[in-house]
Amino acid sequence: MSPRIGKAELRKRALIGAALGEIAERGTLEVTVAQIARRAGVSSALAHHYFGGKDDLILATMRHLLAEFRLNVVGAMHEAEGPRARLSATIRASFGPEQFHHATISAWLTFYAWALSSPGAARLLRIYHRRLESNLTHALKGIAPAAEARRIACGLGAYIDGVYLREALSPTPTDPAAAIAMVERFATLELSEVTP
Amino acid sequence: MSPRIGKAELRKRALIGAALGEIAERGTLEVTVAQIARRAGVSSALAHHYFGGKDDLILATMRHLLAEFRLNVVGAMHEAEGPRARLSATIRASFGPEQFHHATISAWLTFYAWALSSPGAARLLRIYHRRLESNLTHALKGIAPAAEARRIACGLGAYIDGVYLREALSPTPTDPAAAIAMVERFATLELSEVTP
DNA sequence: TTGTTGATTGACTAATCAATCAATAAAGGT
DNA sequence: ACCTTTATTGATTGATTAGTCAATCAACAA
Repeated sequence: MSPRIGKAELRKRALIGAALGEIAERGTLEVTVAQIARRAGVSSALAHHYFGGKDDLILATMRHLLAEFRLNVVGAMHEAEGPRARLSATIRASFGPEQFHHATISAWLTFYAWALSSPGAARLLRIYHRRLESNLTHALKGIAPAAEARRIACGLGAYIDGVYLREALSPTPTDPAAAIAMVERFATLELSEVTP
Repeated sequence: MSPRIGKAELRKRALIGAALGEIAERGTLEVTVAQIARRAGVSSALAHHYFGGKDDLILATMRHLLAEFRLNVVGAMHEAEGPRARLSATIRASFGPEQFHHATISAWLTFYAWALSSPGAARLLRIYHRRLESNLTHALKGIAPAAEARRIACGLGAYIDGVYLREALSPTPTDPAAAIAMVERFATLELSEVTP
């Protein structure tokens, strides 16, 4: 039984994982290719061989996080019946254990900041924002008028980001359930006004 | 009439302003001391002379932003009568024109990210967080039970940060009034439940 | 076996940049 | 005028680091 995935794919995954680890651990994108490569157990030249440059490696790391998040969402969506449940599923997915732990949150924050100076990073984050907001809006349209749905989705998106931001800088880790409860409460309050 | 402020203070202010400008314009803390010094019209050696090192200069820039924000808050607080007005004043101050424009918001985001790796920056942000939350909680305690006040203040703080974060990455600038309306609505919704 | 392709590396390069320092200029007091 | 202190700079250094390249090494097909 030979490995189903090629050696190249294996190495790329290891490098992406190592990049994520270094970035989260050091809390900055100012990590050297050599550090990442060492953590992945290869030479820095190999990282360049597979990814071209440091920026490409970091972009690939962002894409990986994004894909993971997407998986989380579709998984949660699958078992959701009705618009309100789909709304809750989207919120719950945003705080899934895969995303909402310190290392990942730190990485997200560094990526957000990077987006200010990297068009590629900005593009990826815009895609993520659009997707999240689209999910929220779609679910909300089943409960509230379209205009209200869009407004509430915008607020929820900002709130989710805000909770992440606070968590990134908080010395004591927050329980994901508490974060979910905060956002759920906001959604319920907003909806109680538009669906009497 | 000789200048009331010494030459040293003048130069420091120029350097801090230049640092803020460079950081906001480039969207990153990876600006060179030489770039900052050139923008301030002095040599890079002088920046070191006055601030010691690059990190100290950037920390001073953060402190400057923080102090400006504080001024904004006390100013808005001064003309506020009663707890609900104080709550609104705090929110309004958070989105004052001095704070809520693109350059400043970009700088904030880079500082937030820096706090992940710089204890000094983390300390400053914690002070800012505590101050904001304390202001919010204090005002809210005049309207809601203490426990609820703390919970709502926590949510408001996160929401304000989230709105900032969205604005930092948004290609189109948001109207401060719209941001204030979003947060005000959040506060009103929360309060409508605890004060029947 | 042998040749081809891809994997992998150590060594090197070129660029960047924070920080230092010795030297000069300006200011201000006596 | 003289001396002390402070302001200011150009030149330099030492460290770091992304990216390159030619040289091995491993896999594997013919």
